[in-house]
Amino acid sequence: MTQKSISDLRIKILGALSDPTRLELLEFLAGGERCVCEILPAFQRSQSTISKHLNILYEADILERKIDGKRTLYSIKDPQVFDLIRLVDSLALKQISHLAEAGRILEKSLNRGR
Amino acid sequence: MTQKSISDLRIKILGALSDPTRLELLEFLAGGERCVCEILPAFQRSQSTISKHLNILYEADILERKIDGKRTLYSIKDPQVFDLIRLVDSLALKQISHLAEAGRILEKSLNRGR
DNA sequence: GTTTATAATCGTCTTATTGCGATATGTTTA
DNA sequence: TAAACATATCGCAATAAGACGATTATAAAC
Repeated sequence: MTQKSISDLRIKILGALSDPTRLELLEFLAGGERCVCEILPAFQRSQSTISKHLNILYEADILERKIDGKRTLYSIKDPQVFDLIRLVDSLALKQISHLAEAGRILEKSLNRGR
Repeated sequence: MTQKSISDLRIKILGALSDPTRLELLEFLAGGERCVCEILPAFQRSQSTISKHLNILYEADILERKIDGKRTLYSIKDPQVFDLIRLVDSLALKQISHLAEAGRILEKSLNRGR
């Protein structure tokens, strides 16, 4: 049963991270705890959309939520999530550099041909 | 433009990983290169479904594909993807252990109450 | 206590994802 | 060249995800 939950949690975490708006939210919150009223102006999305995205990150235990009067403050729960994102970037960068390398090789062979 | 592609790639990679069947496929392929005919019997999914999942992982540059006669061989392109998965597990485990801890505390206070 | 501010939730629409059977493609074997 | 095999792709149904405006809930200010 724990076996099942951990695999569910993995999917929940990965699913929460596989959306561009949510990754931007995390980057924004890398600067520290922010209330929704500070987050909203930084994003070109409706209030309801941002609220839903924040909740998805919260449900995945990636964000922490603290209610302060009429505000709600969100913050990164575990900064290790940035290690994860950096690892993804590292994988993505390798792909791009392979492409770039392939591009250079192709270009070279084209130049040789003319 | 590279800025845009890298963020697209991140999402593509994370999206490819956020599916239980595909994570299982990766774990299966951790044992090394396998042809589809070896993969199929290990999964309770139709051939077309597995083929599509494999293609999603391939498109995300997570798997490598090699055609060998009438077989197609798939393998892990970059084992760093397992570091990524292990990091996700680490985050998920922390959540579960927090829950377990909360459970113990709750249990204790219940026992004290009777 | 009525108004204002902040954020969550609801209902709906649109689009994407997953899964499957059926079909197509390409390769080997007979 | 036909039959058998291995895999990819197509087309469709069911479900999930994303976006948004409207509504609701709660706290603060007046």
